[in-house]
Amino acid sequence: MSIFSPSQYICFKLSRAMRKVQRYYEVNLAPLEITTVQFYVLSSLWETNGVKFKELAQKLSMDGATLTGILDRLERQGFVTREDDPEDRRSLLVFLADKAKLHRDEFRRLAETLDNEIRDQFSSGEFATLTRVLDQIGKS
Amino acid sequence: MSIFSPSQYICFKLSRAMRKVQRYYEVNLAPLEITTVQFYVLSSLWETNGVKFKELAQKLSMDGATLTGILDRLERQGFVTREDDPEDRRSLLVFLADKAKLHRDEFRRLAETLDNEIRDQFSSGEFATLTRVLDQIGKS
DNA sequence: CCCCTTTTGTTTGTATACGAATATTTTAGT
DNA sequence: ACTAAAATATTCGTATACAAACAAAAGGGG
Repeated sequence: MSIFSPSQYICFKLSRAMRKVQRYYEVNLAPLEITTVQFYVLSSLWETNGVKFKELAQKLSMDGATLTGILDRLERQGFVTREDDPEDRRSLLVFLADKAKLHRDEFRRLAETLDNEIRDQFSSGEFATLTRVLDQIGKS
Repeated sequence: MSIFSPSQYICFKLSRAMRKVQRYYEVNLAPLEITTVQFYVLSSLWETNGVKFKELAQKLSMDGATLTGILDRLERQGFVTREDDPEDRRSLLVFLADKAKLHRDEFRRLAETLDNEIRDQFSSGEFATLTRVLDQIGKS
Protein backbone atom coordinates (compact mmCIF):
# COMPACT_ATOMS: atom_id res chain seq x y z
CA MET A 1 0.00 0.00 0.00
CA SER A 2 1.40 3.35 -1.08
CA ILE A 3 1.88 6.01 1.53
CA PHE A 4 -0.72 8.03 -0.40
CA SER A 5 -3.52 5.48 -0.27
CA PRO A 6 -6.62 6.88 1.46
CA SER A 7 -7.15 3.50 3.10
CA GLN A 8 -4.17 4.12 5.35
CA TYR A 9 -6.29 6.56 7.37
CA ILE A 10 -8.38 5.23 10.23
CA CYS A 11 -11.07 7.79 9.40
CA PHE A 12 -11.37 6.35 5.89
CA LYS A 13 -11.53 2.79 7.24
CA LEU A 14 -14.29 3.82 9.64
CA SER A 15 -16.22 5.62 6.95
CA ARG A 16 -15.95 2.77 4.47
CA ALA A 17 -16.96 0.11 6.99
CA MET A 18 -19.83 2.24 8.26
CA ARG A 19 -21.16 2.83 4.74
CA LYS A 20 -21.00 -0.88 3.92
CA VAL A 21 -22.87 -1.89 7.05
CA GLN A 22 -25.39 0.92 6.81
CA ARG A 23 -26.14 0.16 3.16
CA TYR A 24 -26.79 -3.46 4.16
CA TYR A 25 -29.19 -2.25 6.84
CA GLU A 26 -30.92 0.17 4.47
CA VAL A 27 -31.59 -2.52 1.87
CA ASN A 28 -33.09 -4.85 4.45
CA LEU A 29 -35.07 -2.19 6.34
CA ALA A 30 -36.50 -0.75 3.11
CA PRO A 31 -39.50 -3.13 3.01
CA LEU A 32 -40.51 -1.80 6.43
CA GLU A 33 -40.42 1.72 4.96
CA ILE A 34 -37.92 3.02 7.48
CA THR A 35 -34.28 4.08 7.31
CA THR A 36 -31.47 2.95 9.59
CA VAL A 37 -31.22 6.30 11.35
CA GLN A 38 -34.98 6.45 11.81
CA PHE A 39 -34.78 3.00 13.40
CA TYR A 40 -32.23 4.34 15.92
CA VAL A 41 -34.62 7.14 16.89
CA LEU A 42 -37.43 4.65 17.46
CA SER A 43 -35.07 2.40 19.45
CA SER A 44 -34.27 5.25 21.77
CA LEU A 45 -37.97 5.99 22.22
CA TRP A 46 -38.76 2.33 22.89
CA GLU A 47 -36.22 2.60 25.67
CA THR A 48 -37.68 5.87 27.06
CA ASN A 49 -40.85 7.32 25.56
CA GLY A 50 -41.81 10.99 25.88
CA VAL A 51 -38.27 12.36 26.01
CA LYS A 52 -37.15 15.96 25.48
CA PHE A 53 -35.92 16.77 21.98
CA LYS A 54 -32.52 17.86 23.22
CA GLU A 55 -32.11 14.77 25.37
CA LEU A 56 -32.99 12.56 22.41
CA ALA A 57 -30.39 14.29 20.24
CA GLN A 58 -27.77 13.75 22.93
CA LYS A 59 -28.60 10.06 23.33
CA LEU A 60 -28.15 9.63 19.59
CA SER A 61 -25.01 11.84 19.49
CA MET A 62 -26.86 13.68 16.76
CA ASP A 63 -26.97 17.32 15.82
CA GLY A 64 -30.31 18.99 16.62
CA ALA A 65 -30.68 20.28 13.07
CA THR A 66 -30.37 16.71 11.80
CA LEU A 67 -32.88 15.36 14.30
CA THR A 68 -35.43 18.00 13.30
CA GLY A 69 -35.52 16.62 9.76
CA ILE A 70 -35.66 13.00 10.88
CA LEU A 71 -38.56 13.72 13.24
CA ASP A 72 -40.34 15.57 10.42
CA ARG A 73 -40.24 12.42 8.31
CA LEU A 74 -41.09 10.06 11.18
CA GLU A 75 -44.04 12.27 12.12
CA ARG A 76 -45.26 12.45 8.52
CA GLN A 77 -45.21 8.64 8.36
CA GLY A 78 -47.10 8.37 11.65
CA PHE A 79 -44.32 6.85 13.77
CA VAL A 80 -43.89 9.64 16.34
CA THR A 81 -45.57 12.81 17.62
CA ARG A 82 -44.12 16.07 18.95
CA GLU A 83 -45.90 17.55 21.98
CA ASP A 84 -45.39 20.70 24.00
CA ASP A 85 -43.30 20.40 27.15
CA PRO A 86 -45.55 21.68 29.95
CA GLU A 87 -42.50 22.66 31.99
CA ASP A 88 -40.67 24.70 29.32
CA ARG A 89 -42.30 26.39 26.37
CA ARG A 90 -39.03 26.37 24.40
CA SER A 91 -38.76 22.61 24.70
CA LEU A 92 -40.79 19.78 23.17
CA LEU A 93 -41.32 16.14 24.01
CA VAL A 94 -41.16 13.30 21.50
CA PHE A 95 -43.60 10.39 21.82
CA LEU A 96 -44.07 7.12 19.97
CA ALA A 97 -47.27 6.85 17.93
CA ASP A 98 -49.28 3.61 17.77
CA LYS A 99 -47.70 2.59 14.46
CA ALA A 100 -44.25 2.46 16.07
CA LYS A 101 -45.53 0.55 19.09
CA LEU A 102 -47.24 -2.02 16.88
CA HIS A 103 -44.18 -2.83 14.79
CA ARG A 104 -41.63 -2.69 17.60
CA ASP A 105 -40.90 -6.42 17.83
CA GLU A 106 -40.91 -6.89 14.07
CA PHE A 107 -38.40 -4.07 13.62
CA ARG A 108 -36.16 -5.29 16.42
CA ARG A 109 -36.08 -8.90 15.19
CA LEU A 110 -34.86 -7.75 11.80
CA ALA A 111 -32.25 -5.39 13.24
CA GLU A 112 -30.90 -8.09 15.52
CA THR A 113 -30.65 -10.49 12.61
CA LEU A 114 -28.64 -7.95 10.62
CA ASP A 115 -26.41 -7.22 13.59
CA ASN A 116 -25.71 -10.90 14.21
CA GLU A 117 -24.66 -11.36 10.59
CA ILE A 118 -21.89 -8.82 11.16
CA ARG A 119 -21.01 -10.22 14.57
CA ASP A 120 -20.68 -13.77 13.28
CA GLN A 121 -17.83 -12.76 10.97
CA PHE A 122 -15.51 -12.24 13.94
CA SER A 123 -14.30 -13.94 17.07
CA SER A 124 -15.83 -12.81 20.33
CA GLY A 125 -12.48 -11.29 21.31
CA GLU A 126 -12.22 -9.28 18.10
CA PHE A 127 -15.78 -8.12 18.49
CA ALA A 128 -15.24 -7.12 22.11
CA THR A 129 -12.23 -5.02 21.14
CA LEU A 130 -14.15 -3.49 18.26
CA THR A 131 -17.07 -2.41 20.43
CA ARG A 132 -14.80 -1.13 23.18
CA VAL A 133 -12.76 0.99 20.78
CA LEU A 134 -15.80 2.29 18.89
CA ASP A 135 -17.53 3.18 22.15
CA GLN A 136 -14.49 5.05 23.40
CA ILE A 137 -14.19 7.03 20.19
CA GLY A 138 -17.93 7.60 20.05
CA LYS A 139 -18.19 8.87 23.61
CA SER A 140 -15.28 11.29 23.29
CA MET B 1 -28.24 -0.70 28.94
CA SER B 2 -31.80 -1.46 27.94
CA ILE B 3 -32.36 -3.96 25.16
CA PHE B 4 -33.92 -1.07 23.23
CA SER B 5 -30.91 1.24 23.30
CA PRO B 6 -29.67 2.09 19.81
CA SER B 7 -26.10 1.85 21.06
CA GLN B 8 -26.44 -1.92 21.29
CA TYR B 9 -26.20 -2.10 17.49
CA ILE B 10 -22.77 -2.34 15.90
CA CYS B 11 -24.02 -0.23 13.01
CA PHE B 12 -24.87 2.57 15.42
CA LYS B 13 -21.49 2.31 17.13
CA LEU B 14 -19.75 2.51 13.78
CA SER B 15 -21.83 5.46 12.68
CA ARG B 16 -21.29 7.38 15.91
CA ALA B 17 -17.53 6.77 15.98
CA MET B 18 -17.21 7.67 12.31
CA ARG B 19 -19.12 10.92 12.77
CA LYS B 20 -16.98 11.92 15.75
CA VAL B 21 -13.72 11.27 13.94
CA GLN B 22 -14.87 12.82 10.68
CA ARG B 23 -16.12 15.96 12.43
CA TYR B 24 -12.70 16.27 14.06
CA TYR B 25 -11.07 15.97 10.65
CA GLU B 26 -13.48 18.49 9.09
CA VAL B 27 -12.76 21.12 11.72
CA ASN B 28 -9.02 20.79 11.25
CA LEU B 29 -9.07 20.53 7.46
CA ALA B 30 -11.39 23.55 7.15
CA PRO B 31 -8.53 26.12 7.09
CA LEU B 32 -7.15 24.30 4.02
CA GLU B 33 -10.58 24.72 2.37
CA ILE B 34 -11.03 21.03 1.76
CA THR B 35 -13.33 18.39 3.21
CA THR B 36 -12.35 14.98 4.55
CA VAL B 37 -13.84 13.12 1.61
CA GLN B 38 -12.19 15.49 -0.87
CA PHE B 39 -8.88 14.75 0.86
CA TYR B 40 -9.41 11.02 0.27
CA VAL B 41 -9.94 11.65 -3.44
CA LEU B 42 -6.71 13.63 -3.64
CA SER B 43 -4.89 10.91 -1.67
CA SER B 44 -5.95 8.34 -4.21
CA LEU B 45 -4.75 10.59 -7.05
CA TRP B 46 -1.42 11.23 -5.33
CA GLU B 47 -1.06 7.45 -5.34
CA THR B 48 -2.03 7.10 -9.02
CA ASN B 49 -2.67 10.16 -11.14
CA GLY B 50 -4.79 10.10 -14.30
CA VAL B 51 -7.08 7.28 -13.27
CA LYS B 52 -10.42 6.30 -14.80
CA PHE B 53 -13.48 7.72 -13.04
CA LYS B 54 -14.92 4.28 -12.38
CA GLU B 55 -11.63 2.96 -11.05
CA LEU B 56 -11.37 5.93 -8.71
CA ALA B 57 -14.87 5.31 -7.39
CA GLN B 58 -13.99 1.67 -6.77
CA LYS B 59 -10.78 2.53 -4.92
CA LEU B 60 -12.78 4.82 -2.66
CA SER B 61 -15.67 2.31 -2.31
CA MET B 62 -17.82 5.21 -3.36
CA ASP B 63 -20.95 5.40 -5.49
CA GLY B 64 -20.34 7.02 -8.88
CA ALA B 65 -23.14 9.51 -8.34
CA THR B 66 -21.42 10.68 -5.16
CA LEU B 67 -18.02 10.97 -6.83
CA THR B 68 -19.47 13.09 -9.64
CA GLY B 69 -20.47 15.78 -7.14
CA ILE B 70 -17.18 15.63 -5.27
CA LEU B 71 -15.20 16.01 -8.51
CA ASP B 72 -17.44 18.94 -9.49
CA ARG B 73 -16.40 20.77 -6.32
CA LEU B 74 -12.72 19.75 -6.53
CA GLU B 75 -12.64 20.90 -10.16
CA ARG B 76 -14.34 24.20 -9.34
CA GLN B 77 -11.69 24.83 -6.65
CA GLY B 78 -8.90 23.98 -9.05
CA PHE B 79 -7.67 20.77 -7.41
CA VAL B 80 -8.40 18.30 -10.24
CA THR B 81 -9.29 18.16 -13.93
CA ARG B 82 -11.45 15.74 -15.92
CA GLU B 83 -10.13 14.73 -19.34
CA ASP B 84 -11.47 12.49 -22.08
CA ASP B 85 -10.26 8.91 -22.10
CA PRO B 86 -8.72 8.38 -25.55
CA GLU B 87 -9.44 4.65 -25.34
CA ASP B 88 -13.14 4.83 -24.44
CA ARG B 89 -15.39 7.75 -25.20
CA ARG B 90 -17.79 6.78 -22.41
CA SER B 91 -15.03 6.99 -19.84
CA LEU B 92 -13.06 9.91 -18.42
CA LEU B 93 -9.73 10.27 -16.67
CA VAL B 94 -9.18 12.28 -13.50
CA PHE B 95 -5.94 14.24 -13.09
CA LEU B 96 -4.44 16.33 -10.31
CA ALA B 97 -4.14 20.04 -11.01
CA ASP B 98 -1.11 22.06 -9.89
CA LYS B 99 -2.89 23.35 -6.78
CA ALA B 100 -3.25 19.80 -5.45
CA LYS B 101 0.37 18.93 -6.29
CA LEU B 102 1.64 22.03 -4.50
CA HIS B 103 -0.21 21.37 -1.25
CA ARG B 104 0.31 17.63 -1.16
CA ASP B 105 2.82 17.47 1.67
CA GLU B 106 1.04 20.12 3.72
CA PHE B 107 -2.25 18.22 3.46
CA ARG B 108 -0.66 14.88 4.26
CA ARG B 109 1.20 16.17 7.32
CA LEU B 110 -2.03 17.46 8.82
CA ALA B 111 -3.96 14.26 8.06
CA GLU B 112 -1.23 12.14 9.61
CA THR B 113 -1.26 14.28 12.72
CA LEU B 114 -5.01 13.84 13.08
CA ASP B 115 -4.74 10.11 12.50
CA ASN B 116 -2.03 9.72 15.09
CA GLU B 117 -4.17 11.49 17.67
CA ILE B 118 -6.77 8.76 17.27
CA ARG B 119 -4.17 6.01 17.16
CA ASP B 120 -2.48 7.15 20.35
CA GLN B 121 -5.64 6.54 22.36
CA PHE B 122 -5.26 2.78 21.96
CA SER B 123 -2.72 0.04 22.38
CA SER B 124 -1.07 -1.27 19.25
CA GLY B 125 -2.93 -4.55 19.71
CA GLU B 126 -6.29 -2.84 19.95
CA PHE B 127 -5.51 -0.72 16.93
CA ALA B 128 -4.38 -3.72 14.90
CA THR B 129 -7.63 -5.51 15.66
CA LEU B 130 -9.63 -2.39 14.83
CA THR B 131 -8.01 -1.94 11.43
CA ARG B 132 -8.26 -5.63 10.60
CA VAL B 133 -11.97 -5.75 11.44
CA LEU B 134 -12.77 -2.48 9.67
CA ASP B 135 -10.87 -3.58 6.57
CA GLN B 136 -12.69 -6.89 6.49
CA ILE B 137 -16.08 -5.19 6.79
CA GLY B 138 -15.08 -2.50 4.32
CA LYS B 139 -13.86 -4.91 1.67
CA SER B 140 -16.92 -7.17 1.84
C1' DC C 1 -39.35 44.80 36.65
C1' DC C 2 -35.96 45.44 32.84
C1' DC C 3 -32.21 44.11 30.11
C1' DC C 4 -28.79 41.01 28.74
C1' DT C 5 -27.38 36.36 28.20
C1' DT C 6 -28.30 31.65 27.55
C1' DT C 7 -31.05 27.89 26.03
C1' DT C 8 -34.06 25.52 22.72
C1' DG C 9 -35.65 24.11 18.29
C1' DT C 10 -36.10 25.43 13.44
C1' DT C 11 -34.51 27.10 9.02
C1' DT C 12 -31.11 27.70 5.47
C1' DG C 13 -27.13 26.49 2.86
C1' DT C 14 -23.67 23.15 1.63
C1' DA C 15 -21.70 18.52 1.37
C1' DT C 16 -21.95 13.67 1.35
C1' DA C 17 -24.47 9.20 0.07
C1' DC C 18 -27.07 6.39 -2.89
C1' DG C 19 -31.15 4.44 -5.77
C1' DA C 20 -33.32 5.21 -10.11
C1' DA C 21 -33.65 7.10 -14.53
C1' DT C 22 -31.11 8.89 -18.43
C1' DA C 23 -27.90 9.70 -22.60
C1' DT C 24 -23.97 8.09 -24.81
C1' DT C 25 -20.98 4.61 -26.13
C1' DT C 26 -19.21 -0.04 -26.40
C1' DT C 27 -19.69 -4.93 -26.66
C1' DA C 28 -21.76 -9.27 -27.86
C1' DG C 29 -24.68 -12.27 -30.42
C1' DT C 30 -26.39 -13.42 -34.71
C1' DA D 1 -23.39 -5.08 -40.28
C1' DC D 2 -27.31 -4.82 -37.19
C1' DT D 3 -29.49 -5.03 -33.00
C1' DA D 4 -29.92 -6.08 -28.12
C1' DA D 5 -27.48 -5.88 -23.95
C1' DA D 6 -24.04 -3.96 -21.03
C1' DA D 7 -21.06 -0.29 -19.41
C1' DT D 8 -20.08 4.62 -18.20
C1' DA D 9 -20.93 9.02 -16.20
C1' DT D 10 -24.45 12.35 -15.12
C1' DT D 11 -28.81 14.06 -13.31
C1' DC D 12 -32.64 13.91 -10.16
C1' DG D 13 -34.87 12.92 -5.88
C1' DT D 14 -34.50 11.92 -1.10
C1' DA D 15 -32.13 11.34 3.31
C1' DT D 16 -28.53 12.23 6.51
C1' DA D 17 -25.01 15.59 8.69
C1' DC D 18 -23.70 19.90 10.46
C1' DA D 19 -22.46 25.07 10.71
C1' DA D 20 -24.58 29.44 10.98
C1' DA D 21 -28.36 32.44 11.50
C1' DC D 22 -32.67 32.86 13.51
C1' DA D 23 -37.03 33.33 16.69
C1' DA D 24 -38.95 32.35 20.94
C1' DA D 25 -38.61 31.62 25.69
C1' DA D 26 -36.19 31.15 30.15
C1' DG D 27 -32.76 32.80 33.50
C1' DG D 28 -29.96 36.15 35.96
C1' DG D 29 -28.19 40.61 37.65
C1' DG D 30 -29.16 45.03 38.60
